[in-house]
Amino acid sequence: MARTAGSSGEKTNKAITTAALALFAERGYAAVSMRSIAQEVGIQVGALYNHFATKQEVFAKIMLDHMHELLAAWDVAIKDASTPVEKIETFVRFHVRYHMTRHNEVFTSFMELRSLEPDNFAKIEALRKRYEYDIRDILKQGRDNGDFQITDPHVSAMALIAMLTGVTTWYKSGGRLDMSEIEEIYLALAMRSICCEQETSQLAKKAS
Amino acid sequence: MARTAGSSGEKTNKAITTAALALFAERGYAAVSMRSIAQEVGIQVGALYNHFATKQEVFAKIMLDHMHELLAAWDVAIKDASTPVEKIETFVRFHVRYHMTRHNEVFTSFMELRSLEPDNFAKIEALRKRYEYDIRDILKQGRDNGDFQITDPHVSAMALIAMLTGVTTWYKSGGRLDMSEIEEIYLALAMRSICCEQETSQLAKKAS
DNA sequence: ATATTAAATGAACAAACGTTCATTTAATTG
DNA sequence: CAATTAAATGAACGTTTGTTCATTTAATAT
Repeated sequence: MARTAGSSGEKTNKAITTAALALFAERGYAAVSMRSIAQEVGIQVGALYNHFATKQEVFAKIMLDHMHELLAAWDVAIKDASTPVEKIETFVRFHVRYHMTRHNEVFTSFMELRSLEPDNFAKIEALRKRYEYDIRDILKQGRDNGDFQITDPHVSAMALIAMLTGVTTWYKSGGRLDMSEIEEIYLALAMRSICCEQETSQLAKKAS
Repeated sequence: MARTAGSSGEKTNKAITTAALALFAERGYAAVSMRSIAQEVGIQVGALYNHFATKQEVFAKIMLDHMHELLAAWDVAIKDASTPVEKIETFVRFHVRYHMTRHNEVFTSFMELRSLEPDNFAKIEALRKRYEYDIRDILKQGRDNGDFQITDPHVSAMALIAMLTGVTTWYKSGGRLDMSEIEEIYLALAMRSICCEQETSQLAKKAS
């Protein structure tokens, strides 16, 4: 056997998804051609098909990987939080920071969901819902034990997520505020919106 | 002179923008072909070019009309509010309701801004900024007179707008909640996030 | 009625699209 | 070194794209 899989193929594979993601984030799925991806990688169009069967497969791979990584990171972040207040603070910090750090992934998964074909859409949507339901459950817990004062956990969860996700529409590194400052501002807005301002610093206290 | 402009042209013109908007909202600008627009209107592709010079012109017209209508409606809505608290309550109600009512327009203008060519983008962006700055200014006023407790009016404005705009991602008429209920839920979240819960009902009191 | 012309048709255009494939290149194994 | 084969090339394919245009249709002003 000669030239076993992964000799240079893995590198190219990664280069393709990276280039494609950057282009999808910039222009949207439909506006990105396979030729433009190939050009960005520095290979010919045909070579793409040694690694992916279709353009949709490239896209689905990116989205699926992203969702799995997001959920894996989320599981790690949330595992030490116990009270609803701790949990929601953890969520806000995690979500804002993740969305600033992984700008291309989250922006694309937010804007280009509809470009997924039904099968792929269903997979991604299921993962996205799992995340949403986690947040909704935390809000429910907090409402039930009196920590949060919210009338509708469903709408509140959607509102909270949308508010934080919005950071992707304007954040650029090197701007007026650094990530920590932005995190704190969003945390204050989020905690107050669900009415538990006085308890915001609970985790901070615990840490100190 | 025979067959003066507007005999049937105005109707077709309107039918084109309506059909195009629905398709843009559903699939995104790049994924919509001129043929699919023509089919939706019930005419041949070529006939579109009696009304618009390019696909981009159809899109720009829709976006520009939308922004002008939004700003005009906003001017009317805000003119009677005087205090920052009244103003921000007016804003929240206006924004949420407008975004539920004009779903296609606002969803498209949010998701497809990048599909505008530079000149058109600049025009739309200028109008969008005017709206954003209005909100930011209200927050500044409220912070300066002690009504709101926010650390950063810029980020707060973006967060607020994103939170409310998010309603377009999940609202469907005929759902569990009607528009008034959703408006109230978002209002409570928004007012609390900037820390003026106790004054939320000021406008309501005034009205009664 | 007739002349005028806005607006529709239907066919055509070049360019760009996703995808395929025979061929060449070059890295690895024996 | 020779054999193997993953991965790249470069040209081609059938479609679809936005746009153009000569022609036809039909509503209106005279």
